[in-house]
Amino acid sequence: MVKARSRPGAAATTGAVTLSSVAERAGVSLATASRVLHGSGGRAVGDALRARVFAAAQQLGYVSNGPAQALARASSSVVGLVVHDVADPYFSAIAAGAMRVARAHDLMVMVAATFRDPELELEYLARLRAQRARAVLLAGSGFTDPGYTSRLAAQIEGFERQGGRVALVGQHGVPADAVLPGHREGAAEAARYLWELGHRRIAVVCGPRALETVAHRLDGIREALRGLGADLAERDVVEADFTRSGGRTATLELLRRNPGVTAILALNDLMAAGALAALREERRAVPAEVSVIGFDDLPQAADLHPALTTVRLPLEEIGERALRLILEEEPGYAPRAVPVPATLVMRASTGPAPR
Amino acid sequence: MVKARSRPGAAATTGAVTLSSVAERAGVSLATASRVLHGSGGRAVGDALRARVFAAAQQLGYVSNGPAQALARASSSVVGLVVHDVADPYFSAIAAGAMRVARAHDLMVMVAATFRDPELELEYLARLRAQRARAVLLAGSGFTDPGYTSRLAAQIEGFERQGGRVALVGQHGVPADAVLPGHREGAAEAARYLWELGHRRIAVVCGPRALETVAHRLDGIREALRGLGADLAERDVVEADFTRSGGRTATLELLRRNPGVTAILALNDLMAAGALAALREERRAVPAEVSVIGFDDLPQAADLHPALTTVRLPLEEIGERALRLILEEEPGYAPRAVPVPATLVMRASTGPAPR
DNA sequence: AAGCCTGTGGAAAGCGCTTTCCCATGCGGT
DNA sequence: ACCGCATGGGAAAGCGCTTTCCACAGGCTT
Repeated sequence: MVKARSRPGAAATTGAVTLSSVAERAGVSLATASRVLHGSGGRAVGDALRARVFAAAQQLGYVSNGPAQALARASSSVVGLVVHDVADPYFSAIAAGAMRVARAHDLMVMVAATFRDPELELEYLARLRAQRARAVLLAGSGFTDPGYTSRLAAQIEGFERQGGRVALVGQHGVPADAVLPGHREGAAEAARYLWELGHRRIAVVCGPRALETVAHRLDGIREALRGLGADLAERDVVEADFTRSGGRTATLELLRRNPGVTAILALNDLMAAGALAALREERRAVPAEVSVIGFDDLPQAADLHPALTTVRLPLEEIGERALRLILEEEPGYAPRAVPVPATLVMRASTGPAPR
Repeated sequence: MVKARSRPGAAATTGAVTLSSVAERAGVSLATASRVLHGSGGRAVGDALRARVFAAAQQLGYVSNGPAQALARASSSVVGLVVHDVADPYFSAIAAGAMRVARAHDLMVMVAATFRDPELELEYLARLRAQRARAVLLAGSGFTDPGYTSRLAAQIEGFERQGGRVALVGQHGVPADAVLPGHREGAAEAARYLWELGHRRIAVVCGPRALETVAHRLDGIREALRGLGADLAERDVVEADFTRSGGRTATLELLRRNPGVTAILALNDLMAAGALAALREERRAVPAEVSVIGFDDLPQAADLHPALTTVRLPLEEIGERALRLILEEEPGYAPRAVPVPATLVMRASTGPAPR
C-alpha cells in the first residue's frame, strides 16, 4: 500500500511563487522560464515566449530564490568584507570603496567585524566560505600571532579550491592578492619631517602591537630615525588601542613619563585627536611646544584643532583596488601585490621644535 | 537504450566535500551526519556516532553549504542592512549597533548602500528578499517621494509573506516595526536653547529635503520657533547634502545672503563642521558672533573647534534596538514603534547672542 | 510473557533552480 | 525534392541539505 507522504522536504509551501508557477502561468516549460528570467545560459529564447514569461513573472510578483540559484550554479552573488570595526572611519572608508566595486559587479556584500580578534577573523572567513561567497576581502591587517598565519593560509587555500578568491589589505604572510598600503614609507616620511623641523625627542602613540599594520608603521619610524643617526627608545613608545580615548590616555601617560618630548607621532588620526585633547588639558601649546602627526588622513583630520598634519592613505581607493584585484582578473594565477603609497599632508599641528 | 547522462546539474563536481562524503567516511547515514553537524532538529544522536561524524568532518575539512541549507530550510542565516552611505559616520554607528545584535544571533549581515536613491533602496530590498534574508533593517530614513511609500509597502508586504521581517529607523509611512529617533523634539530643543540665549536671527543649514529625517528636524525647529512667537523664514533655510563640504558652501551662501544671522542650526554634525570652517574663513568668531549647533553628536563633534554643541542621538543603540525588535520577538504581530529620545549636548560652539 | 513506549538510525522526498540532452521544427543547399 | 543543419523548446537529472516517516532495539509495565 502506498501512503501519501506529506512533504518530506521542509519549507512553508504556502503558495510561494516559484519559477515553475511562472512557467505554468506563461504556458512554457521550467527551462524556458529559467532562461528568460535568469541569465540565458548562452541560449536564445524567442521574443513571444520571452514576453509571456516576463508578463507572468510580473503578475505573480515572482522573486527569484537566491539560495536555490546559488546551489544550482555552485556560486553565489555575494562577496565578503571582513574588517576590524565598522564604526572605525578607517574601515568605513575602505568599505565604501569596496562596495562601489561590488555594486558595479552586481554583487551583494556581507560585512563582518572581528574587533581585532584573530579567532573571529578565521571564523568569519569560514562562514563566508560556507556561504559560498565569490570573493572575500580581508580588510583588517594581519596579526603577528604565529599560529594565525598558517591557519589563515589553510582557510584561504580551502576557499580557493572551492572557487572563491581572497584579497588582503596589507600582507598577512600568506600568498594571496593584496593591496599594500605604504605604512612603512609613510611613517618614515613623517618621522623625517619631524626631524627636519628640529625635533629630537620624538614619541610614538602606538596601536595594538599584535597588528601587522602597527608593526610596519613602527618599523618605518624606527628605520627613518636610525637612518638619521637617532634611535627610538622603548620608553618613548606607548601602546594604545587605535581609539581617540586610548590616544588621550596614552598621551597623558607619555607626558608624565617623559615631559621633554617635543613631537608626538600617533599611529592613526583617532589617537592623534586624543593626543591633541590631552595636550590641551595639559596646557601644552600645539605646535609651539609639541608637534603632533597622525596617520590615515580621515576626513575629520582637517577639522581638528589645530588642523592635523597626517600621513594620508587613499582608503577608498584601497578598498576599491583590493576588490577589483580579485573580481576583475581571471584566476590565472599568480598572487599580485599592488602598492599604494602614503603621502604626508602638512597642516597646522606641526612646527619647528622649540629651543 | 539507456545512455549515461553526464551531470545535468551544474557545479564543479571536483571532489567537493559534502555531507554525504562525511557520512560515508563516518559510516553513518546522511541523515545522521546532518543531525550531528547542523542543528539536531530536536533529535538526539548517540555519543559514539556523534564523535565519529565529527572526526570525519574534521579530517575531510568539511564546510557546510549555506545556500543548500537555506534552500532546504527555506530560511537563510542572513540579515540585511540598508543604509544611505557606509562612509557616513551616522550610518556606520547604526551599523555597528546592528551588527552586534546580528552577531549575538549568529547571523551574517549583508550591507547595501543606496546613496539616498529611493529606487536603489527598493532594488536592494528586493535583492535581499531574493536572498531570503531573515530580516532587513532599513536604516536610512524614508523619502517624501509620494510613489515611494506605496511601492515600499508592497515590497515589505511581499517580504513578510515570505517569512521575513522588516524594521525601520524612522517612520516611513508604512506599517512595520520601527525605531523612532526624536528628530523633531531634539531639533525643537536646540531651537529653544538658541532662543533662550537671545538669538533671534536663526538660520538652518538643512539636509536633502527629500528625506523624512530632514522634514522632521525642520518641522521641530519651525514648531519651536512658532511656539515662541517667531517664524522661520524660507530665506533662512539653505539646503545642503549632509556632507561637510556641502555644509561649508551652504553656510558661505547663507552668510552672503543674510549677514546678520547670529545662530546657525546645522541638521547634522558633518555640515556643522563645514559651517564652522566657513565661519572661520569669513572671520566670524564662534560663538561670540555666531553660535552653531549640530545634530547627531558624532564622536568627532567634541573635537571640532570650538567643541560643537549638538543634539545627541544614541546611534548604536538605535541600530541595536531596531534589529532586536524584529529578531527577538515572535511575529505575533502588531508593528511596534520604539521612540528613542534625542538630548541636547551643550559645548563651546554656542553662546549668548551678540547685541 | 505479551504489549508498549522511548530512543536512535536510515531511506527518501523534496526545497527551487540550472543545464544537459534530446527532439521537433523550419530552412537553405545541391 | 531530399538531406542536413541550425534553432528554439522541453524533460529531467541533479546541486547539498533537511526532515518526515518508518524500522528496530531494548527496557518497562501489567
